[in-house]
Amino acid sequence: MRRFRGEAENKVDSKGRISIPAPFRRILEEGDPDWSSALNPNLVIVYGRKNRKCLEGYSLKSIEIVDNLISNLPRYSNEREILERLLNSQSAQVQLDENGRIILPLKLRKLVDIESTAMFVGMGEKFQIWHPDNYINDMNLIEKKLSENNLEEDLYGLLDSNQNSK
Amino acid sequence: MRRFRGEAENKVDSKGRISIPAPFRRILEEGDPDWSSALNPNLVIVYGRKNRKCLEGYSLKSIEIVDNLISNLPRYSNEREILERLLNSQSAQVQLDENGRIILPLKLRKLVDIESTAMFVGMGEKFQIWHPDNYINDMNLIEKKLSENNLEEDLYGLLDSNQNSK
DNA sequence: TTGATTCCCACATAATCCCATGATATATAA
DNA sequence: TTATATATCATGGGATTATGTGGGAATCAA
Repeated sequence: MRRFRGEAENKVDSKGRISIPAPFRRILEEGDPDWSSALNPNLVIVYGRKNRKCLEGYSLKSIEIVDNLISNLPRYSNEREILERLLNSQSAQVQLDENGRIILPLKLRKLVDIESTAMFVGMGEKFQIWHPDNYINDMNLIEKKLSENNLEEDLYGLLDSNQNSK
Repeated sequence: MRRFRGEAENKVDSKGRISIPAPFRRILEEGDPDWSSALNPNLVIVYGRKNRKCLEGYSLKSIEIVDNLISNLPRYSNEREILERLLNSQSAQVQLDENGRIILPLKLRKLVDIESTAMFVGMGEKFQIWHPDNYINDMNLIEKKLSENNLEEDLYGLLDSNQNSK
């Protein structure tokens, strides 16, 4: 399955509408079982993750994988009930409009401090939506962690060694 | 799998278009699972590596090896989210046009100082795209290191021991 | 009625398609 | 061999389409 890649900063207009970056739309279309070229694709927005200053967008196929992981936990177990609560109550399925936009309700924007612009960030099987400043801070944090522990070389090294092994 | 080999300096036109060297195209075609002679191959450009003044191009097969590595890590684990961020947010999937060209967006050109020409450099399982001057400097740097410490023999010697290990 | 939401259209710019050219090969025929 | 076709490649330009964005009319809810 194609992956969400890249960054894009788009505007939130006065009605709370925002364009999904065109490359992301292609992936959402591919990941929506009911999609056809006449229709607009659906996605699921998850907003409930604690200590996360961002929203997360999933194609229907990717969120189904997560749903199935939960379904595999023992029915009525504590973990399962909590995960079901978090993932299902703190999320929404939405459909793109004719122009490739969605509406970010005020409630969600407040939750992650988004005002006039938002940053879309590809994360592979999902994507994130950030207030641009918060995103930059998060990136700096990651890079700081990496350089402190000299981890970046290890990570890219991992990448190289794996390539060599096939 | 065939490897990216050799150097080629091509022009960037006013629309940001640039020809992928023909030998590289053959490898991208081979490395794109969906490619057929009627279609144009895809590739992934990675632009986020710190301390690198170049872009890197991967075939879909090569980048998929890395992606799968990440997908096998525990979902929502710290390591996975950091890796997903580093590799996916700083990359883009693009498709060659009918003439074997891609578009290098202004953002990427700025990032590596590319203006009217760019140097393609084969690196085996990937290739790099440089501003010609920066490439020459990087090559000189390598050669200087080699001659100072008489490293070349050691490096080629490394190859023998590596073959033994896998 | 008054907000909010949804649908529809407008538009500038950027990206893409399509066709053309000259250069360099590679193959074919005399 | 020489001359002539054929193919591929790097590059350029014009026309067309897609994308991100804004705004108005219609619909709905309280």
